[in-house]
Amino acid sequence: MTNNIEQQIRTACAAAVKELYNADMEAASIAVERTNKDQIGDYTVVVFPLLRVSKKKPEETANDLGAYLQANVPQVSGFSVIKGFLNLSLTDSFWIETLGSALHNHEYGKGTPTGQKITVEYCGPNTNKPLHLGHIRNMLLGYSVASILEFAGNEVSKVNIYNDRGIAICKSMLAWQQFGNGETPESSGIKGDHLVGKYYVVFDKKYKEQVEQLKAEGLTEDEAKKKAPIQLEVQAMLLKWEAGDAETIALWKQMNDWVYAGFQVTFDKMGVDFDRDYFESETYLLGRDLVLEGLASGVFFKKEDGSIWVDLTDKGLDQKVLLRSDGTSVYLTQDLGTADLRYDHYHMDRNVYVVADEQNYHFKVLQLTLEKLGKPYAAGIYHLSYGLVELPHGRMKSREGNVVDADDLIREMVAAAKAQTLELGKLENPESEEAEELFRTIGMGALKYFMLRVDPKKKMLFNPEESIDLQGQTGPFVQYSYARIQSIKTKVGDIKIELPANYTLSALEKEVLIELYQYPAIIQESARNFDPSVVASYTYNLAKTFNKFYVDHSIANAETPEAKHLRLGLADLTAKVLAGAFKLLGIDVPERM
RNA sequence: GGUCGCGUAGCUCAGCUGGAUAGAGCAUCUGCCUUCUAAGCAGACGGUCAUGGGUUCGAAUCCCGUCGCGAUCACCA
Repeated sequence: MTNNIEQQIRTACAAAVKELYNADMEAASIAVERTNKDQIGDYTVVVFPLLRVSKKKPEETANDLGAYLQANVPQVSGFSVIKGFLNLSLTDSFWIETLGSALHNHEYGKGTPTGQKITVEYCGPNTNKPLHLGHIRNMLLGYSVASILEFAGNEVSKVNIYNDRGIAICKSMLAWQQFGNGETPESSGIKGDHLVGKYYVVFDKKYKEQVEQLKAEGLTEDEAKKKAPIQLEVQAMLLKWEAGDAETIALWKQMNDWVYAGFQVTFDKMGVDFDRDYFESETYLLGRDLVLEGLASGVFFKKEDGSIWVDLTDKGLDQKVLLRSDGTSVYLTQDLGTADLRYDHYHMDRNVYVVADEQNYHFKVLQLTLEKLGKPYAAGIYHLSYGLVELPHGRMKSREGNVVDADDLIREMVAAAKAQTLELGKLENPESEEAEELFRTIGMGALKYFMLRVDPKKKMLFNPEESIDLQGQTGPFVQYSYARIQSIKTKVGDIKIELPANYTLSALEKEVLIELYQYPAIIQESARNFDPSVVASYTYNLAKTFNKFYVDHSIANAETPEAKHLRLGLADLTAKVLAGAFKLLGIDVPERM
């Protein structure tokens, strides 16, 4: 299934135009698409664009072209013309050969090496609180986009960036120091990231109390916010951190280590991983050096107060600060440093950032600023900008307390999968470790598919109360289709599939074949657009098509040995493609369910 | 206000590099388990593709305007 029949048809059409009408037409400009399912045929050529050169009516043109293709393209067995649409039928032997070669290919769908090196940065958590629903979408997108890019033929590295410094983590540190009584993950049994998050909330609570107190004493809101004792203390702590105060650094390290241990548990449950970690505490100084270099070379400029800026007004953007007047770094400074360090590490052609679309402006600025610095990798930056996950009551914002915790959600999904599975009552040993594994597979499959099936750039709605369906267009639907095929295979036993040389395909058999044939193109499309939803939709379509075939045709007890072998081959390839595609989405498939 | 994005069935989403009567799932209703797993299959119901114009043989898809929703325009990250 490597040489693409659609491409062959296009090329032949171009040749036909040359021969029949003595005109030149680019093969790529000819519209070849799959025939509508209520028409006879496999592929359709839209002939309207050719009328300009044929100077004939649509039907005549289509007939000319159809006759030419039938005579010159061996795979074309016949054609029919409806209005300006030329519907081509391909020979059954073409489809069967195509199935045979795909079955022999152990990595069917894998792209040829592109030589491109790509880094994918995703997750990017702050180290002052646990992961939430937004991180889940981010992690799923990042992990699957990386997998898809790699399968499409690129050399891919996954990286994470920890926002491990700044005022936020100091808030947790301070609150723990003052109110924690030495509580640790071990002493409390609380997961490290949740423990640190707990003190972040404590800080906020105390801060608000103090502000109210000061307001009661007659201060204005703004004054109260500035003068709250705990606020002054946290600012002092940040300065001590920046100055490298040993005690502060030790506390910072301890609390961050708790968070990393906690995150790792969540990463494992999510099934995501990283080839390398970056820490802003290690890159913000590199960024500062870059800014100073830029200032020295005249790319940036300094204002009277000492702050350093980049002027992007020539690009339709604003002036942006790169270093504060006190010489400290801003968000952008760190990202400059991280980008530069990453290029040292990888020399990548593309640097993909999986970050929510609220930061579109930031990434434009980052890219243009690196461009101004003359960095060769600036052009390779791609911001995979995804929409926020909204809850029924509106947008998710942690400071409004309307947060869905990642660990909670994972637990609930697995519990929902368990309840549903037990209700169906198909399990032999509901208490076994194998059963628990199955609940995890189904629950995570439902969650991951739910989030990956929508176009990344669109915001999406998540309704935790209604939970997530396990029927219909869902992960478990695809998993179930896979499990049924595995069941047939164990029933039939280990027989060598020999595809028949002469066989007349049924309509449903052919539908499955055509669907399977799309897979390599789907991978390329998904990679080109950095869009896992392309693969997700495809798996559903394939499973759906296969299920139709499955209920209508007997496989193990097929009417003839030829039919049995062909259908086993079809089932086998379908299972391989479903499992392979799901792997790219980070979703497991169960052998039984 | 400037910039960017979005608006398709009651709900959640496909389709958007222009092509045939706009597709799924959920929900509601109706059938199908003595033959490979019914987490399935078949069917019914449901749409002025926000709106007005334009380009085209042809527009949900491209262009312009309008309305609605969101993000962003911090010496926050």
